[in-house]
Amino acid sequence: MTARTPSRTLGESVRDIPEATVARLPVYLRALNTLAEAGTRTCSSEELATAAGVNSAKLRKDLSYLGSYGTRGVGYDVDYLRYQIAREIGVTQDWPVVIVGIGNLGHALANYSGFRSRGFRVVALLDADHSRHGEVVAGVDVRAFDDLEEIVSTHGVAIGVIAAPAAAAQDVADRMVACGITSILNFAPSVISVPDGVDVRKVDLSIELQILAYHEQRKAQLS
Amino acid sequence: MTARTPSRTLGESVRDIPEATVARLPVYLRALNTLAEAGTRTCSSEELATAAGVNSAKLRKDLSYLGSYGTRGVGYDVDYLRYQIAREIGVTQDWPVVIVGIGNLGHALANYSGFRSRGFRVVALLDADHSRHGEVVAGVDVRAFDDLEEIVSTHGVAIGVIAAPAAAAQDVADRMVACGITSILNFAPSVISVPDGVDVRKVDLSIELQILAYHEQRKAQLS
DNA sequence: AAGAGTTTGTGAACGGGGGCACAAAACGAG
DNA sequence: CTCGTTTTGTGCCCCCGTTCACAAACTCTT
Repeated sequence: MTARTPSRTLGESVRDIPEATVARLPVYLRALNTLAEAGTRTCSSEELATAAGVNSAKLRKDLSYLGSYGTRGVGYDVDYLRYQIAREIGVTQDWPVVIVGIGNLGHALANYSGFRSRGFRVVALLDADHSRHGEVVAGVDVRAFDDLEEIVSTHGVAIGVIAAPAAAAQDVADRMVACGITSILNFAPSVISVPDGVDVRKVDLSIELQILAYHEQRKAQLS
Repeated sequence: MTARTPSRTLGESVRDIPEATVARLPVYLRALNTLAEAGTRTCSSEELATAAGVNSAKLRKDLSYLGSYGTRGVGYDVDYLRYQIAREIGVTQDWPVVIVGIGNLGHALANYSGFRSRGFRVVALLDADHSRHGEVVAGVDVRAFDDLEEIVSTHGVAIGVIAAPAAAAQDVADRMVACGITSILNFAPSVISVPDGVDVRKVDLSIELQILAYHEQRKAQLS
């Protein structure tokens, strides 16, 4: 669902992990965290797979892309594997993030505790609406959209979140890219285009519901 | 990403559309709406594909699963195609929806205009917190979680949205299923298990960011 | 030390989806 | 009516991802 594959230029010494696997690693990480909190020291691929809601063969193959971190006949060491996955997807570091658009969704995102606990730190909330500047939401300063460049360079921001209306999304994205942001999470219901080398992921709430509606309708037709 | 393929029992007279195509139909629909608003009466697969951010061959193949709604040498009639897609995914009907969990996310969802405009009507916001019952958020009554069954049967709700904390998610899902809900959109960061015949889709905000972080980290490693 | 029992890691087969490229169909000009 | 132009619908091939099934590796018991 990522807009483009990262334009690998040269070198290519880095092991590359299939996109589908990358998307599941965070799920495994969460399952491992839950197991660790419950005091589990070791787990089999079967247990972890169940906790993550996937097939155990798939889990093992996924993990095998990272290396051989399990022990045959025994299973995986929860803490060790947890660390390895976290390191691989980069959540051991600190990722400064800016959110643009302080509507209901922007609010919800700023307040979302799941970000902070995974190494994402919201450094600013930007909005075009001047009347809200200076406000503090969830401990984060609301700033002018024009401050984007300064904020990005000051904090070394690489990831931007678009929670603005669809009409503004492309503009916001262009500005982000111009400031040096190279990864964008887009919640606006519109297609945005970006140059090569910039990753875009899109989350569309109403599309998810429409997909459910399609299947729901089919279920109804069968009877 | 849907948890299970709908357990087709017998009959099977209904054309079945690949899952990947179903996920893109709402995107096409939105692009068509935009074109219609701009006064466009007809469009080629190339134009529509660009607007939707996909390859034109893929677009044509996707549309061909619905039937032959285009005219060779001319293109597609915007209004006609719009209606056909809307009918196929079921957004010409009215879909009553309940949202459970009235935190920041529940608020944002209740206020989201994109639902209403696509045939989804939020009939109730449920929360375990008694102090909030009777409140009205975005024109929707906040009710007790125990009212779920009554609300579902009164309004004929088939789709439920979970915006509750992870710890409560499985419980909420079980109750939903018990009340007859057969499609669930889960925003809680946890794996929920449901019986066959119930569709679950999952949206996890922090997972999307983690996937971006992985690619961001790799970009950094190349230099 | 050897055999029975577990569990990982992976080769191989399979299925779905993406994209190219072309035939079929419609339209317009002359 | 015929020819050239445009654009759809789709057959074909390829690649990615999923799953099965098994050999390799480790533990434990006797």
